[in-house]
Amino acid sequence: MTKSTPHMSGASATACCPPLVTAALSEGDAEIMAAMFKALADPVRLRLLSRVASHPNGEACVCDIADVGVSQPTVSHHLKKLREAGLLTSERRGTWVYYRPAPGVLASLGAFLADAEKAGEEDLSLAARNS
Amino acid sequence: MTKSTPHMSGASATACCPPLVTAALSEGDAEIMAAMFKALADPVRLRLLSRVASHPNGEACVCDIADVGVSQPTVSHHLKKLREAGLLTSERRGTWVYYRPAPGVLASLGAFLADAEKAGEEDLSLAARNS
DNA sequence: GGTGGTCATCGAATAACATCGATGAATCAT
DNA sequence: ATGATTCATCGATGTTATTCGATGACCACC
Repeated sequence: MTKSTPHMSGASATACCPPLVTAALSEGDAEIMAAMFKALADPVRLRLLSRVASHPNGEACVCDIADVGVSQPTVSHHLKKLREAGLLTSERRGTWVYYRPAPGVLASLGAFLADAEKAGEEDLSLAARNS
Repeated sequence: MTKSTPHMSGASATACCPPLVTAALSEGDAEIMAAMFKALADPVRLRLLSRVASHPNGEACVCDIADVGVSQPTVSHHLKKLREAGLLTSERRGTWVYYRPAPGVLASLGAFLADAEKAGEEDLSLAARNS
């Protein structure tokens, strides 16, 4: 509460704020997606994910991808983050632990970004009537 | 040096580590992309971006989207982050400042995630020879 | 010029994160 | 069993991020 954005409360805005938001993200969805993007928001994690995804057989053990310039506990920490975010799955086979991309998750995130881009282009084409 | 991953140095690994990484992310590219994902890694920023992208005419002034449950300085701070990451552009017109998605950036990020997903699927189809 | 409204910047407090060395758990070879 | 190897967990530390209130800059209008 506590009037966080009082300028939207009444009818003060003259030409600015029509209530025409088509499909904005809900607060709950935003937190879920932010958690996934947060897992991608680190160079080390991005390189680990890239190495797993581009590895033969679609999987890689930790020792295949651990050469990213940080210590081994740090690699394990980052892989755990990616696993907890639902982006990677892990499976132990004997001595080694194999990681692979979680099916569908990366594609969904990519589609969300592409849709956001597409929404802007649609609106631009509509704005052509203003030329 | 500093032997961060000594198990990759010589020929100690027996059946684990073939040098067959096809297309992994370089360190520099990883940092650039991580900076963009970091801008997306916040629920407030995600909702702000969503509202801008889904707004008519492909643009929105701050007062259109500022109702996300945080204070006005916080909204301004997050919009600055999105602008600095190259995801949004801003333009002042009279009293109001209008934000719109930077063309191409969201589509590129989405394509990157989709490609990562596709790489894993390709490798799975190759793994079919193992059945 | 003065006033009200929109947005950005500043400074500070709190929380979260990345990284490391040391250590533990699980597996395989000798 | 003993030792070596792979990976995860723990505890600590330094850095970074989020958020707010207060304030400043800019514009429009009377």
